[in-house]
Amino acid sequence: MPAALKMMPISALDPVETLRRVAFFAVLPPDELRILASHCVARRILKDEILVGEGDPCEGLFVVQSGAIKLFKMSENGREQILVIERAGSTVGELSVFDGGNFPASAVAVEDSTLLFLPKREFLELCQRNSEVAFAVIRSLAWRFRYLTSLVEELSLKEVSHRLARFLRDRALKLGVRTKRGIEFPLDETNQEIGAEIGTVRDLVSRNLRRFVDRGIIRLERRKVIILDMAELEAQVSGAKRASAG
Amino acid sequence: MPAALKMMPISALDPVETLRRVAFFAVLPPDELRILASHCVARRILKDEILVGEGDPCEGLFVVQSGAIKLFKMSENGREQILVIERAGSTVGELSVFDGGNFPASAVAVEDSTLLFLPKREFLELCQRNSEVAFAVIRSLAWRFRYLTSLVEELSLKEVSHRLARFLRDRALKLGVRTKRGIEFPLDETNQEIGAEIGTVRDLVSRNLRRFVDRGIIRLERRKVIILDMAELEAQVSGAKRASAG
DNA sequence: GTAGCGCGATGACTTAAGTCGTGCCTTTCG
DNA sequence: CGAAAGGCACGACTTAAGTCATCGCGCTAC
Repeated sequence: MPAALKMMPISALDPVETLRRVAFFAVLPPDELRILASHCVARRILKDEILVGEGDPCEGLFVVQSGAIKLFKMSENGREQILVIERAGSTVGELSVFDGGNFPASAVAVEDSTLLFLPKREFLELCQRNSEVAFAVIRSLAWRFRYLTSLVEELSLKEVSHRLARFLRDRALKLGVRTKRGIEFPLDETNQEIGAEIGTVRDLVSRNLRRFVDRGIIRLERRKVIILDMAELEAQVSGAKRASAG
Repeated sequence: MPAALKMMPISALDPVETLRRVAFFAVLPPDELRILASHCVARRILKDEILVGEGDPCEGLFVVQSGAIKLFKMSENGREQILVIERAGSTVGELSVFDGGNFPASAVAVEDSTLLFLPKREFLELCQRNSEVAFAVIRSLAWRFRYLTSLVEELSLKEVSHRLARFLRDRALKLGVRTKRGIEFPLDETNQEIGAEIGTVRDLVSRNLRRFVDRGIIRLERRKVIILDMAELEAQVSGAKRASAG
């Protein structure tokens, strides 16, 4: 798809508004936000374009204004593991800004996106001046930390089918709408992308989705999922690695 | 071993000295440290005793004074994944103190240990008062974050043998001494524990260690490892999941 | 229209990972 | 000293995970 042609009204991309949506800038008064915005550089990035590579030095913080940026690790074989996908209101790189290290993972746009770049210096200065912001940054790091912890738990202690069940449930909770047929939600990513998120390959995603269909847990349509038996899906989520097969 | 009987001189466990060893308290002047220490409660905990359970509410920060505390997740089947092992100078629980949530993992002593408990209120107050401390806390969170990220990478993209190789290399770098036979270091944990650290079961640790021995990469003695071919071990570390078998 | 391409589906196969049972060795303790 | 426990070794087996090749659909481009 010629993504570059999908123009959006510039007026909708007010930098100050974008910054206000970030958890740790939300506390700032309007004039502080304006000053902050004046230090930002807008950047547009197309789908599949690289924002930063793993190991790149970090010069500042990226704020996602629109679109979506995936952070991931990649093996030599080309297999990838997505750590997180950041959308509007989230940021990329604050970790490296603080500890002065390089980026621990690569970042690529999964949709056409717009970003604001805030240089290291300004961000750090703000955190030093305003302890409320510093605290909010810590809280946001804590959130990610919990997420990564549960990812480790899943990868180590759960099977592919359980991880896929969790993925579907999370989607259902976030995007699902109750209809007479069940809980419906769109599923736009390819099996490949789902695999990269839950830590496996596209084949296994396909096979396990089919297994769920066969067991009457879900139904698949064009690019849509309908959850028929949420209770059973939840049961799948909490499963663990073999032993005591039930 | 009747661990409780291994007494150590109380004088060696000066709270102020303990706090000074913590990265984010090191910057404080002696009198501040003394005040901080006066708010701390000492706690002794034996090997295999539980410090906190996953999901427990967090009332404050634990500073490890001596011994070692493992943070881990456990599956229903009893299989465990260690997230990190904290030793003297490290802390447990600062994440939960900041975001007000419960403990994301369980904590158990792997050796007889002594701790200082610093109530939530005092720690948060200090961070608010002293932005230098707050920054140091963020840096320390960043360090853990990078570690967790690489753990995810390993679990998702690498095989057991590569994870074990990495484990051995890290030990060699930290504890190894050059001798005429190679790089030697003690290996006190059981295969079970090693498995929990690198994300597998004891059988596979045993099998893969043997494979390294057969290939002349390492040698095993009583509770000791001798690395014979460090280059080959390093090569193993950077391997990825199958494909292009060489 | 149709040729090409990306993606999903699927069956057959390979292999790493994990399970199980047994036997041995070392350490601990009565 | 001898028994019991805990941990290691190892061979045989099972299974989830991953690989490979093929087919077919639906979209896009020319």
